[in-house]
Amino acid sequence: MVSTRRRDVIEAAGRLFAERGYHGTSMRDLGRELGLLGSSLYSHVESKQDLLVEVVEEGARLFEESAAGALATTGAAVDRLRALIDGHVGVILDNLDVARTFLNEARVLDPGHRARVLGARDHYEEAFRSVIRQGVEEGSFRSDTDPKTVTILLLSMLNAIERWYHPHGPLGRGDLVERILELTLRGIL
Amino acid sequence: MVSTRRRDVIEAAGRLFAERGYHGTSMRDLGRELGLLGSSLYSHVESKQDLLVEVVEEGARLFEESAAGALATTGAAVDRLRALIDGHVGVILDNLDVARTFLNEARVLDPGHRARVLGARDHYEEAFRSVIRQGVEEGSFRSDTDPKTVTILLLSMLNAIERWYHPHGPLGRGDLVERILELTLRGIL
DNA sequence: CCTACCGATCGGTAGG
DNA sequence: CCTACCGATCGGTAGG
Repeated sequence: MVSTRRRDVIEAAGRLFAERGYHGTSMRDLGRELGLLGSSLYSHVESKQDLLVEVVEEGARLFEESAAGALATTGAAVDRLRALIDGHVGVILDNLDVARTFLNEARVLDPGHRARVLGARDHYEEAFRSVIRQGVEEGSFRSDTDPKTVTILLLSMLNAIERWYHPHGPLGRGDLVERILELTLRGIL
Repeated sequence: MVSTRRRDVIEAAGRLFAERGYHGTSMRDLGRELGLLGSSLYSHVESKQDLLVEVVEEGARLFEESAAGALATTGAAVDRLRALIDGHVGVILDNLDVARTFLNEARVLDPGHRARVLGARDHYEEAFRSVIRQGVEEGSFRSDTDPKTVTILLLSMLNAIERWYHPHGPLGRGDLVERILELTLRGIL
């Protein structure tokens, strides 16, 4: 059983790590966020690093689950690619702080945890590569498409959403998915 | 006249800020990098913030000059867009530390400098939007192209290069420009 | 969860 | 550019 209070601490940590970065957040900052002293946090967590591990691993899990769900669908590559994109956008928009910490602060992890996260990230990217390969084999995607490069470029667009998207802006969530899919599929020519 | 030593300090600061972030770099770390004590740095710079300002403003200047050069060309929108993309890739690959610090650490700037950098960034993006608008007006780009969204997505791909590109990897610099241009123009369908 | 700390490190300064 | 510092803040602990 994980206490509610511990969950609260991890959630607030994700918020501050996302906003100011790991090194820009002190345990006293985090305590203030929760209405207690920095030293009191050690009743709930072992260390500051421990908090980062919890947040980043949650991010890794969310993305992994999203990819697994999308890959479980059968159908044309375009539809499976849409499912992957839709899932990725969903994870970011529904878990903004966790996603931002996962994307920007994983490098601060100790070597062991960092290696694990990099492995998970590579496994996640493989989901995109495999669906793009499927499209090429089906003949629905251009035959000179390089799955590796396209995956990196597509994920570049998806991951950057964290940096500019405003939930109350002109672009709805569904629009966003369609714009990215359309640019990737048809281009602007 | 700016002393060579001051240039050295700023350059080393860019390297460490890019690698570990502003808050992850101490003045003593920076001194060690240059073979002197942290306190000795204050003969060359006023403060740690001052160093960040220098690096980020240099980044802003490099991008701005690149855009100005690309906009100075006349011709079809496709060619001008290629010039913009080529310039952006060039700035990142030739000034990796400065570009990374500009892209990731500008948020740490004091409000005044941060506002200036955000303004410069918006002006830079306007170069992309205007060329895309030109393409739509020419009829060479799809009429339902939204310059604003396409610019953000394109710059997402370009800015992320800093995160994954290896100069000695399989993808040459020219290849990289062509892949991004091709995906943006034609898509993979 | 607070009180009362700890040693280490932070950005920065005075004086040479 | 170093010596010798400064006060402030850091992550973390013992004991209640």
